[in-house]
Amino acid sequence: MNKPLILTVEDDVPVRNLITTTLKTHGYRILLAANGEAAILEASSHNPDIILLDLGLPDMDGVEVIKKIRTWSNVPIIVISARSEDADKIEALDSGADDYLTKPFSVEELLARLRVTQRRLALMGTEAGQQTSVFTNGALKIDYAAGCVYLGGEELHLTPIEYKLLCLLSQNVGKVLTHTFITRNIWGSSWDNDIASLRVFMASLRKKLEKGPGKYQYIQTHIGIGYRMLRVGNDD
Amino acid sequence: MNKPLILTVEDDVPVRNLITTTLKTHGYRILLAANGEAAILEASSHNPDIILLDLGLPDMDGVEVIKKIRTWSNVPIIVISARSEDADKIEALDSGADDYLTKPFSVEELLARLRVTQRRLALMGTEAGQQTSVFTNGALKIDYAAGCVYLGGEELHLTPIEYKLLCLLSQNVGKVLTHTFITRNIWGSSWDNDIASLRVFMASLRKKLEKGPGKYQYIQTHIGIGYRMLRVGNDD
DNA sequence: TAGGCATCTTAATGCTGCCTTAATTTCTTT
DNA sequence: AAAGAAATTAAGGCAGCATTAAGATGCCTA
Repeated sequence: MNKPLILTVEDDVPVRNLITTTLKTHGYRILLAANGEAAILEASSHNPDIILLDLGLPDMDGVEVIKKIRTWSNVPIIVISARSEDADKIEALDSGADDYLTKPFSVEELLARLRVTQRRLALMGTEAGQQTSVFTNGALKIDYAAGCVYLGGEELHLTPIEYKLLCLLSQNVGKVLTHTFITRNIWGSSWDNDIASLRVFMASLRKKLEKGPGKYQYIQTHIGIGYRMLRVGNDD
Repeated sequence: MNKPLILTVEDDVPVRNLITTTLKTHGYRILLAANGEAAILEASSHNPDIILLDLGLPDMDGVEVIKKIRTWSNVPIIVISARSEDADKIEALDSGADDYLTKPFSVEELLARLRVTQRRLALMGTEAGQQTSVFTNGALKIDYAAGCVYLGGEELHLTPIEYKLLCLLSQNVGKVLTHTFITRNIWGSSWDNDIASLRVFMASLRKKLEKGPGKYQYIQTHIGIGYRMLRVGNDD
């Protein structure tokens, strides 16, 4: 996950400043809202990762804000409130809040609770999203997550540079990639002119990937320009 | 979801009775454990939907129970504790707890927090954290709950780091794990560049796990990248 | 408190395999 | 047919790896 975006809903300026500076120094991005209406607007327009909501807002009941947001979003909502009675907590939690902190709260605890929420988001992401991140092209299969390459069921053993090269080509199927584009992506932007090495790696990659010398179905060479991976049929 | 199964870990009898009767009248099914060891055993054998954990256990630190369970499961853990200091909360939450209630707590609040957890479980789809606590791969068997490793019936004695290393690899079977990924997971993100140590531990782990030098069927090395555990056949 | 055991760390050695360069062959274009 | 571009092959150097051993640290026991 990138830097998580947190919507902070708080009208009390000192508390708000404390929260925002703390969160910023811990690598979060911040959105601000000082009342319920603004909170709903921000939440709907910017899709924050987590919402930090003070229940004591000037314009409307915080619980109403929760209910409103819950009509379209399951974003985690952590409530901060001055009221510590059970009835308040229960109402907020049952209305859709995920956690409830009572003022005065410790900044460290808030950070810990945020980490818990993030951890859970990460879990949901990997399981719900089921990011297979597998590339298939004819008999060729690349599992980016596992770092493995298969050709017709058999696993190919590629050296690091060969693997990078193949990834680069596969992620731009159909596009012609220039020599310098490839070398810069593999080596960094310093070398530039070492097309000779590139040719050697291309040869060894093709040796493992293609059927015979001269019969290239996956990687095509464009003279004077560079290379390109082709989409191939489903044959094996 | 059917009636949720809740593992209650509490050694204080009156509190335990209060909780169990309350939960039962609210439609939950209950598992009980009065100490850490029993808790781990129950958690690993019955796959509860939620765990209610009192940190003050007679036999071991509650945080250790959390860490142990987290080695194989993502089941929601709600902590109940008499200690209300920030440091305790943070330690528990960062160790893998999902929520933290301080005694004396209101039964109503506990029920509300349980409802929040259930709501979230329903969101995540069924059985989010359900993993077996025993990993098998060929002749290799790892019992995460017990912390034991077997190779063809024989128990292996692994040092803590060797064990962590093996767990990390086994939980990502088939994936290539980079050096830095491994070192960060084992030592934390501070060291980073100590690949030398990693190699030594890998050697000693292989010495215990693999047949002979050079004949590696479980752990494969990817030069310039890292290591990976392979799925092996059932033969031995 | 001191000694011993187990584990961790660091350093050193030999070795495998990857990268690079260069030279030769094949292909393409004019 | 000749020249340039690309493919291929081979060989030397070197980075990364496995393995061993010795020193450092911490923990348990007597």
